[in-house]
Amino acid sequence: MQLEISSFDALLRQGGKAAAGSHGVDDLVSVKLWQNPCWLSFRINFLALQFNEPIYRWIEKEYGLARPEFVVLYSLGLSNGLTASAISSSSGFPKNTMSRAIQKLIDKNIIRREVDAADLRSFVLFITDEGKRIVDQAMQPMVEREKVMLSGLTPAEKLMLSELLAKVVVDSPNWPPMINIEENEE
Amino acid sequence: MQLEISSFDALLRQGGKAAAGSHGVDDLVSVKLWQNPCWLSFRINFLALQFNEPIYRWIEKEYGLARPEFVVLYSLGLSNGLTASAISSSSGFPKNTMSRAIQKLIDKNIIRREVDAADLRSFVLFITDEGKRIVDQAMQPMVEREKVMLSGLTPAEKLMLSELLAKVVVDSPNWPPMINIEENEE
DNA sequence: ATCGTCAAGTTCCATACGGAACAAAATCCG
DNA sequence: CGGATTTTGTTCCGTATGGAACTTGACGAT
Repeated sequence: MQLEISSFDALLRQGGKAAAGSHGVDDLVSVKLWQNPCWLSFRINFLALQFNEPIYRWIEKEYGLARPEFVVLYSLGLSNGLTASAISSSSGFPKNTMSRAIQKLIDKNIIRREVDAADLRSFVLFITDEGKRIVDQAMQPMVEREKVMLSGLTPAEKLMLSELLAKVVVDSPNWPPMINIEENEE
Repeated sequence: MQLEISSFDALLRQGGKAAAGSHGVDDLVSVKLWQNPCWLSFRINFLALQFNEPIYRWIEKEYGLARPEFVVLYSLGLSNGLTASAISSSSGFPKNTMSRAIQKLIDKNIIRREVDAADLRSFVLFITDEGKRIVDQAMQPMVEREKVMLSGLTPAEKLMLSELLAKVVVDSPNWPPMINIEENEE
């Protein structure tokens, strides 16, 4: 049987339904999983929430750092010596939010900054020992949380998921910037 | 060659790196993609952002609906006759935010509500014709955006991604509720 | 019944957020 | 070089946000 476009779309969003009986998952979640034209965005957003909510709640409680602050810290943990705008653009937070977060982190002696000799407008940010200690500690529950979230997949499936997500991310610079659908814009 | 646990983790986050030369993707994004112990959360959050930001910006401009309002509307579009708390729990927005969103939608005649005869505390929400019209219209760019985001994958890969994400979501009720790592909580 | 507990929604309030305007420095270009 | 334009980071300010307290109704146990 040849699949038409529309039935392939239907197949897409039904992906894996057979394998997974609606085990305990909320009713509305079920609907949003299986009867949703936007299957990708729901699944992505749902999973992002399942990770972010507990993790950032815990970080706030444990270290008194709000999400934007921790994003800065985490970014510097991965790549020390970044600039504010680099962090802003890679994380999606607006730059004023980042600016405030950076100020707070400096006050708390978690990061420090130096003027960039090459560009007097911008500052280069460095993580302090205290900051390094915090990221290292916080990494544990984060990695653990991911492990839990993936525990339903086989190793091969995890690898496949990782590859597919990476492929989509890598392709993102090629996406058109969402032009207006409605062409009758006055 | 036998893989140890730690090298499998490394393999996981490197997933698909060989296939994808760092084509145009931002420097820091590259680092967060390939040198990140939390590969899952970054990729998920990044993709969620790539969908949400342009879509909700457009919806706000086009219909004057903020994100929580549209979440309510969209949920009712998928399954009419929901209750506020059902929407709240499936979307992750706190119930007071949903409450306000619902009020605004009622004022705008986009949804309407009836008291639930079975439970006098709760209201059952219904989408109006106007509301239906809006969701139907807004669906187009949303689906289109997903299509764009997936355009780098083959049909087989799309299907695989759909299945894997669904499988993880379906497994979510089994996850432990993120107990405190630090056991020395006084 | 009646008390205690729980669940649905609303309201209050301090705060974080993000758009817009801004200052300062870099860059572009004729 | 010197004026226009872009980029970096900060500040201002109205508004949305979400925690907590609250109201009302359901439910469970004795």
